Formats: sequence, C-alpha cells, structure tokens
Amino acid sequence: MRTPYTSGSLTRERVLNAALVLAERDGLERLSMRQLARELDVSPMALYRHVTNKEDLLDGLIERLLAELRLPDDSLGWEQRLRMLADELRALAHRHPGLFGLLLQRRAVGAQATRPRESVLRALRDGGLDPDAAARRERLLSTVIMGFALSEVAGRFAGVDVEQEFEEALSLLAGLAVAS
Amino acid sequence: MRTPYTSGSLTRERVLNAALVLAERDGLERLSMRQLARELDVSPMALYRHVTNKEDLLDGLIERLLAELRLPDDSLGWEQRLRMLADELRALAHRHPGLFGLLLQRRAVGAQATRPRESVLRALRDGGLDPDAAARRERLLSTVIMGFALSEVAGRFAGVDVEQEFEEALSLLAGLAVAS
DNA sequence: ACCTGAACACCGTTCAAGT
DNA sequence: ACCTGAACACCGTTCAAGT
Repeated sequence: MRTPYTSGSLTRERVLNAALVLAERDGLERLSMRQLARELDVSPMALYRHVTNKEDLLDGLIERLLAELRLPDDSLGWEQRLRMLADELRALAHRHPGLFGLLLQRRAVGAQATRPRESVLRALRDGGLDPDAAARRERLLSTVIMGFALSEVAGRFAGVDVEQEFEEALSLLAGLAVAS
Repeated sequence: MRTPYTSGSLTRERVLNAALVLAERDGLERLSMRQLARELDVSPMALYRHVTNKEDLLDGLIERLLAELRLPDDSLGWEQRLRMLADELRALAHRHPGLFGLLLQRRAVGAQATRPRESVLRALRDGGLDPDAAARRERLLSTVIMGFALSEVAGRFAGVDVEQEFEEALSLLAGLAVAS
C-alpha cells in the first residue's frame, strides 16, 4: 500500500480499510463511528459522506471480507471445489478473527455475498443434487463451516487439535454433501 | 406469575426476568442497564447490587435460557435422546427468538451450560463413541443445531419449508452422529 | 443495608454553519 | 463540494452521599 489510510481525501474504501484495521486491532466492540473518525483524523460527521450510517459501515465490512474469498475454478471436481471453499472460509476467519463473526451475525446481502454461494450451489448441482436440494444443502454446509470457523477463532476449541477436528468434520460433511 | 417484576424488592431473579422481557419485546440491542432500570422503576445503580456489570447480566440471561431446556431421560435410546435435545433447542429458539443468538455469541460458562452438554456426551458414548470422539462430535452437533436454529429465527430461511429443512438436516446428522 | 444523584467518559446521528 | 461544531438523546460505570 503506497498511501496509508490516514492521508489523502476520504473515500469509502479508505473508511472501510480503517474500520477493518481498527476492528481487528481493538476488537469489533470498539469499532465506533467516533473512534473511526479519530483514527482518520477527521470529524465523525465526515464519515457520513461515505457511509449512510453504522449499519452500512458493517455491511461494507462484510462485503470487503467476502471479496477476499478466492473461488475455485469450475473446471475442478465438485468435491475438490467444496473442499477449497471450506479451506478458504477457514483461512478468512484466521486472517480476520475479530471480524469473522460479522458474517454469522448479520445476513450478507451485497453483491459479494452471492459469489461464494453460487459457487457452492454449482458444485452441489454438479454432484447430482437438484436445484432445490442444492439450496438446502448449501445453507446447511455454510452454517456448519462458518460455525466451525467462528468457534475456532473464538477459542471455543481451546486445547483441542483443531486441524484434526476440522478434517474429521469435513470428512463427515463430505459423505453428507450429496447423500440422498 | 403472582408478582409482576416491577413490584417488591429487587432480586437478581427479578432483574433477569425484566431483562428477558425487555430484550424479547424491544430486541437485544435495546437491552441497556439504563432502560432496564427504567423498566424496574429504579435507578440504574440499583441493578449493580444484583449484577456485577452488563456482561454478568448477559451471562445470567444465558443461564436462564439454558435452564429452560428439558433434558431427555437417560433410559431412552441414545438416538431418541439426541433427537429430543435437538427439538428442545429449536423450541427454545422459537420461545426466545430475540435472545437465542446470545448462546452462539458468547460462550456459555455457567452451571446450566454443562447440563445439556453432558446429556449429549452420554448419548454419543452410548452410541459407541469413545470419550474423545464424543467430545468432538458434540461440538460439531451443537454448532450445527444451534446454527440452524439461529438461522431459522433470524429469518435466514425466509420462504423455505423450515420443517422439511430441519428434518432433512437431522436425518443427515443422524447418520453422521456415530459414523466412524 | 439498600438505593440515589451527580458525574465521567463515552455512543450514533442531525442540523446549521463554515470554507 | 466537502467538512466541522454544537447539540440531542443516549450508553456503562464510579463514587460519594442519602435514608
């Protein structure tokens, strides 16, 4: 990054970047409009040019997080694609432990949210599920994987071999993914 | 209830009851110490006699919620017990849609939290799992069931046949519960 | 023993005003 | 066009004081 988020004119991107840094550094509960403004050396109201309110700020952060997900190429086998997506989600949780909970707390509505979902749906349909069943299975899988990842970064697996646990959960889910 | 929560002397129980009513009526985000005090016709500081701080209030609410869970009798078959526990958790989510999210948000630490967990562990061990595997499986199952219940009350399944979805998820989990 | 008032250091957001 | 200051209606919590 050439320009730190504290120089130049304010943009939505700079506001979101600063919010991400602040939330990751001090915790999500410390992310306030006023603290964020201080971080950017600007009055609190200046933020409202780029974000309609705090809700919008949080939605923007979710979009930013989801945009980081690398999606598997559709030419790969569907099982491999699901596995890659699970790993990507878990890696995202590790990269942003303080923010990942947002994804489970608030429903993702923006454009970025549909990208990974569509990728999972394609994989499940390639695995032989009809569209309806695939939609149901997608919700179940994403709930499990995100719940697992969140539990992990929230320290709920303290003192456990997380890798083994994840592998075990995945191998169970693998059988589950397309079983009638 | 003979005595509404606004009469008589303040107790921890009355504070928690009022907090539950308030959170369920106006939403968890509106549950504040000050609003709660207003509800109880008392100064905000009076609450601090019965609750060390807001964290403690929220932990108390979690304990209250978990205490409502009816646990299956251990003489029943282990599969039936798991099924009953899943139904109970889902029913709890329906009874307290505004508060249920607390259970996933903060780690349950109190005495009531171990009751359902122990019940699940006994069922899984009766199903043939060794203690270690049972512990892992318990975390996976509770994550899935609570994630499902939360998604449901949070409206993430809007426009879907939730009953069918739950049955399908459970039947998948059933195979999953003790498969090697 | 139990409760209160005033105070401190915060919030999100609106609105009129400044450049 | 973009930002600010002052203001409003809130927070959680401490501390000294009241009964």
